Amino acid sequence: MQAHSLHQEVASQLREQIFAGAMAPGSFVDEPALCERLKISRTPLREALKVLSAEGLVRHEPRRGCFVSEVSEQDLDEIFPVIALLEGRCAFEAAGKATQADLQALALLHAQLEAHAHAGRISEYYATNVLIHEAIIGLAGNRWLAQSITDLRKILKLARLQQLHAPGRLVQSLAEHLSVFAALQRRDSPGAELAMRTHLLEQRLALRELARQLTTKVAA
Amino acid sequence: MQAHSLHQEVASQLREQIFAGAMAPGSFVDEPALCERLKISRTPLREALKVLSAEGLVRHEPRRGCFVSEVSEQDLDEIFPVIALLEGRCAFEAAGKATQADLQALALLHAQLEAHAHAGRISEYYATNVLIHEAIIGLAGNRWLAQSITDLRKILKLARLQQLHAPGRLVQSLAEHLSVFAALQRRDSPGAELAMRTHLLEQRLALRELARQLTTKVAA
DNA sequence: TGACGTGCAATTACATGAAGTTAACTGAAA
DNA sequence: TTTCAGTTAACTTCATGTAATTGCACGTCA
Repeated sequence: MQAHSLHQEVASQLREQIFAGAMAPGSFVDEPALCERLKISRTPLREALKVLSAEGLVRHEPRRGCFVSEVSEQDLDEIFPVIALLEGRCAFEAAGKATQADLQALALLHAQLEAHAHAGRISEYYATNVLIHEAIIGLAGNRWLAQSITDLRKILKLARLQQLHAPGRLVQSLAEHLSVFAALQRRDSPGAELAMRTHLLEQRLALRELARQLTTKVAA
Repeated sequence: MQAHSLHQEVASQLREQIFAGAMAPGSFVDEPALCERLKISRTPLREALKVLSAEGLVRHEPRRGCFVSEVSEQDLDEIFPVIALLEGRCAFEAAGKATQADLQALALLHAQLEAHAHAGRISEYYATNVLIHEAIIGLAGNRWLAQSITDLRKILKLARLQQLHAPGRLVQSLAEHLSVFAALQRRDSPGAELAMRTHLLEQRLALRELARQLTTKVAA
């Protein structure tokens, strides 16, 4: 027995491929070719594309086909403040709701984060970073708040292909994370909210700076 | 030439039917019967249901079928604070961005809102209320902020079937709206944000009170 | 009398076929 | 040489057929 049907499985695989960059943003989605590669028929593939379209990962032009969505700098300028707002709220709630065990688990994650930052392991740092954000979102205990964040983060994940991480950012990012965590431990809800907002808005600034450097390099 | 394809059209129709209460929350979606009624084949219907499933309006159980989503009191408790946060942010931005023409258009809408409230025209009041909210969201000029709100409001719209409006609420709601508008006119961003948040949280309280009265009535 | 197993019916899910539309390519004319 | 028109080919889209799974009901055995 399979817990979920084929089109859901296909949707997951397509998501992975899009996030991994196997399907470039803006590129056309060739249905017959994908059917061939995934060894499936057109129906489940089309149903999966409907799901991804509703998620915003692909855009659907009637009688034309599907295209992998592109994320502009303006989109990032709009998305980050919203995520900052939402995750800030999560931090606020988490500060009030976290148990001692929750805080200990978070402490462990932050120790790992610190180790990765000092060793310059960027991808491991990023992975732990994601775990911490997810943990705090979970602590807030609001299903719809989490859902909204997940939806927006999917778009961010799509944009992340186009950008590399700034190495110098790691130290600053770590400091911001520790600031959030300190507020959580103090049970300082407003402080945690503010720190989380700052963290995400700073992340946007760092990305924009990186984009600026890249474009000037290309122009030169 | 049709601007959008059949499954999109079907999705719209189903949305309307769900919002209108023609398909009760929790009820089973009979695919063959719907195909008969809408005079279409199963494929576009199934694709439309995938879209609605991604939107959260229907829930999909593999090998069982589709069911119209149910919205619990807990869901409302979770959704309203998030919408309050997001629309509060919209009000904040709108206070800074609105032109004189925008404010005049809003003034007209508020005059209509006031007239409907005093005349006790609940459905007209509700319609104008929606227009005002949409206008303020539009003034914020953030596509993703608007998208997040739209997604959440779809769920609210689904819940609204189960609840009637409290007549006494109109006067209070009107006062809150005027408070938001006054802050917008003063270009008071924090004030507008706070007023909008209050408005939405008060709306939740009113709904909960209504639900409490209904359940005690049923129990009696 | 209760519980478990088997068989049937209904429904979902996937594959394939047919049709319509769009886009691209080729040829001719200006 | 360029542009426009016509034709062709490919791709999306919708319909239908087929297979598989699930739930329910009835019968039988303990």
